[in-house]
This record gives sequence, C-alpha cells and structure tokens, in this order.
Amino acid sequence: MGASKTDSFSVEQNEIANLFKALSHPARIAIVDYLLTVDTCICGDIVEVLPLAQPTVSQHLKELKNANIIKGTIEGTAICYCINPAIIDKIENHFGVIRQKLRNKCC
Amino acid sequence: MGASKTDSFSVEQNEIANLFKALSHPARIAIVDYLLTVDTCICGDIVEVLPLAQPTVSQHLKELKNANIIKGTIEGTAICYCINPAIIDKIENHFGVIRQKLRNKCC
DNA sequence: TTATTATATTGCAATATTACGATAAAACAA
DNA sequence: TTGTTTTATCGTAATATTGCAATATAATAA
Repeated sequence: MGASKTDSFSVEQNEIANLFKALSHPARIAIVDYLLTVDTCICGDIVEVLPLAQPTVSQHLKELKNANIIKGTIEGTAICYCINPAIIDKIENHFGVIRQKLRNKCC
Repeated sequence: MGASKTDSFSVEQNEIANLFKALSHPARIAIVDYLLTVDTCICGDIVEVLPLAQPTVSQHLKELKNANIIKGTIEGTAICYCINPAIIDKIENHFGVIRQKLRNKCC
C-alpha cells in the first residue's frame, strides 16, 4: 500500500505523531530555531535566512502553521511569524509523562 | 528534486529532525506507548499488540532502534525491547531550551 | 538431524514528501 | 491605473515512506 494506517491508531497517537512529523525536517527545525534567536516576532525575512527557494520555504511554513507550531499575522505586505507557546508546552508535557513512567521501570 | 537538502543545515538541526522523524508515525508512537504501559522490558509480544503485519512492525522497530529511542537485546528466540531514557532526556531538554528562549519574547 | 518459534530482510506497489519554476494573489506606493 | 514587494498556489519531477507477501535467518527443542 504505502499510506499510513491512521485509522488503526488512537486520536492521541495520531495527534502527537503529526506534531513530530511537522518537526521532522531540518528546514522546519531551522525555522523554529530562527524564530527563537530574535526577541520579537519575525516579519518577512525568513526566506532570506534559509538555503531554500521561496516556494519551498512557504510550504514548510504552511506545515508548521497547520501543526499549530507557529502563528502568522498579516502586517502590511509582510507576515509576522511567532511560535505558539501552548504547543511547546504540550510536547514538553508529553515527554514529562514518559519520564514519569520510565521511573517505574528497570532495563 | 525531492530529497531533503540535508547538507544545507547544521548537524544539530539534522539530528533533532531525525529524532522527530522516528517519532512521526502513529505505529511508532504506539510502540513507545506500549513499552511504557508495562513495568519491565517487553520480550516478543509487540507484533500481537499492533494492527500491522510482522514485517511492518519489524521495520518500525528498526527505525526506533536506529534513532536510539529503543534498545533490543536478544533473549533466546525473542528480543527484549526497552526505551532508552537518555534519548527521552535529550528531547525533553531540547524543549526546555525552547521554553527558556520563549520567556524572553512577546507575541 | 529436523521442527518450531521469533525476528529480519527482500522486493515491490501505493502513497507521501521535498523542492522549485512559473504564476497568482494581496497589500501598498507612485 | 501601473509597478513593486511579499507570500501563496499550481504543476511536476525526484526521492522517501509505508505496508505486506515471500523468504531468510537465528535460536532453541525434540
């Protein structure tokens, strides 16, 4: 076949997998990194920072937006991007739960 | 083209992206979930738990092993799987750094 | 030795992702 | 209006991922 058997897994498992999928490309990690290097939101210079063509960057930004990892607000001709802190909390919490469960185990 | 432009990004960005890629499929999330539901390591019943054929499960386990997220030790005819706590720490730390940086920002 | 059991690998088809040129759309300036 | 700038979308080629039947391998049991 080729397509993931999404229906065979829980909503939670699919949700967290999709979050990780959004972060599973170095260009998208680089975008998040860049948004974190500056003190404010970034208006319209993301394309210049990445070693990729503009349509490719736009596509990566779209995936990060769809995963709710970044938010974009229109600001004149440019678009201002910000990281969504709630999603970072969610992922961090996911690993916190894993850590808790690992404490009760031995390997 | 089609292939990721891996060389254009830093080693760190590729590393963390590969970690997330290993966790970007619901079957692999389900495997990690399952390994966490029991108190000890699991010897040879992962295939029965997942709604996928044995070769597919084997492939997903291989990807988790390659990403260093789980470890497998041969135990007779079966293989015992465990989560690697160090990797969980690494990912959790990654988000801890992000959270710290987010504190200095406004959106 | 021959079974049996558990896991891995091979090969392939279906689908998804990545990248980018060309083009469109949206907002503003002159 | 026309031009400029910025971002999005379309179309398509190259590559990667997913899933599984068939088969191979490895360890033990009889």
